[in-house]
Amino acid sequence: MLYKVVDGLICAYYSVLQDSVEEVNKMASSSQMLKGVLEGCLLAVISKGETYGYEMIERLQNYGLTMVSEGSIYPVLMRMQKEGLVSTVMRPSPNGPKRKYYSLTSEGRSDLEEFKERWEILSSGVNTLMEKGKV
Amino acid sequence: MLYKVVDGLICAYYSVLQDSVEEVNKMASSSQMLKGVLEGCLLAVISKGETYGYEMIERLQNYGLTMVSEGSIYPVLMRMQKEGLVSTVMRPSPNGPKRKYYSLTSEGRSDLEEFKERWEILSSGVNTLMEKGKV
DNA sequence: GTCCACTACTTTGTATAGCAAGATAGATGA
DNA sequence: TCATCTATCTTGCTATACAAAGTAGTGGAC
Repeated sequence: MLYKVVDGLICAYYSVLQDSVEEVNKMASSSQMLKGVLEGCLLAVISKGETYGYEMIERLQNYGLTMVSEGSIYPVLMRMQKEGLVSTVMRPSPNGPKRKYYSLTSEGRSDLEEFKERWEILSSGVNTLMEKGKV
Repeated sequence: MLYKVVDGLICAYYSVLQDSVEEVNKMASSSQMLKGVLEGCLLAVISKGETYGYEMIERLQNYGLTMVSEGSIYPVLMRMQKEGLVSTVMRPSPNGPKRKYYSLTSEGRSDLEEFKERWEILSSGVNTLMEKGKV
């Protein structure tokens, strides 16, 4: 019961201290890590050089992430664009319709760094969990 | 357009060949990996010895997975129980209400093994993606 | 010259995962 | 008896991942 109250106080604290909203988001996204791996991967791929969606799928599949498909990444890319993590340019393709090239904004780059840290924590945690259980 | 047809054929193929349903599920769960890390972690924790929910949270936090909370794991545990991955026993606690102890069924053990394989693929993929990007 | 196939992006609809918040309840000590 | 700790379950929301289908430009085959 007490910790509920403490939670409440913390919430109130955060909602008053506007500056801390970032902190809250960071915590939220940290627990969201279990889901949001795809976003981090896309940031990483784009960080290696301007690309477009259709190519990213191939790239990811080359990295062994074969489960990724168009229906997954395009919505994520649009969300990232809306959040200002990437900037886009349309350019004609030599063989097909126009391509939408993505590159990271500075905000996108710092987001990628944060993601790397969180990924490091998560993956090393899960790895030790799995290894020790080899029996 | 053609690949739509091919998709259709593959779907039909699978729906006819009942034995292949497992394959479909495996593929589905493989793409679900991005989400379902928590389930794998719980399976791993339980595999190390019978425990109860409240304790699992502490265990996971010891592994650095600090983002896990009660509201997250109890629904997952119940789902796993419903799917027959774990069996449960209620036993009194020395200091508090009864505890619900979980242990893996054989199905749960094989699910854990599958999860380990998929985790290996995912994490090594993401790791190389992140490492090469260190610039 | 009109199909077909390939490249490429977008939209829609759905299932469900993760989680905060709170309800419930046994045990214990002040 | 009241507060606190342990412990589980439930409710309700948000957003993720995804399949499926829609749109559209290009080029080759016939």
